[in-house]
Amino acid sequence: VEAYLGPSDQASHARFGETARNRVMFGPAGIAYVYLVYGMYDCLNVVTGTPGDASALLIRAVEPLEGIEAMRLERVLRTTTRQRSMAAPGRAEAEAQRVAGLPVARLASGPGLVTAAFGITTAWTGLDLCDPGSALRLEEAPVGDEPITVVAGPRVGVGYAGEPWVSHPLRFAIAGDPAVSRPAPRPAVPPHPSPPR
DNA sequence: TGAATGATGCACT
DNA sequence: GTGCATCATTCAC
Repeated sequence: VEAYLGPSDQASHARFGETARNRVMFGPAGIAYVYLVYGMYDCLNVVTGTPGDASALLIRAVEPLEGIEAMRLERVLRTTTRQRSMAAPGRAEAEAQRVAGLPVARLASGPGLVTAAFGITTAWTGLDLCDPGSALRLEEAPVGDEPITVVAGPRVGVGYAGEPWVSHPLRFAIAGDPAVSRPAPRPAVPPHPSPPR
């Protein structure tokens, strides 16, 4: 995940204040904020602050544990339906073959890949991720999960924001997780005493 | 292994 | 009109 710290954070969508796109960021925590970037990729965020704070977490990667084949299907579906170049003869079949050969850890190893693997679009903005009835939701880690070591580093692709926002270690990951794209963040936080929630 | 590049739509100024 | 909170491919080394 990457943390975005509200309107003062010059890397955050909230830096221009409340707009039609980022409105849910200024609301209560636990709500999904999904936006389109580079015209092609959806990015999933979780609003984390109290109303007015406009803080959020970008989900940069997910380690697939179940539903692996469903994720492969969604990955192919996303690319073949969204990219014009896929209309060329044979391109869709080639993409299906490529995705079928991907290691599990690569199925959702990027912000655009997370939303593709789960079939998430900007239409999901506003969804309550704390509602047990939501199709997409946050859940507590199962009792007995292995403790994790959290590592931190600079956020990716925020060079336009300037310092200190470029260098501040606001990107967090599970140490050694194969689903985390390089460059791997450095250790910064001691091992978690109990499974994270 | 890493740098450069094309694909693609829309929020924002 | 400009510039993205990206990804996969291509090409150099």
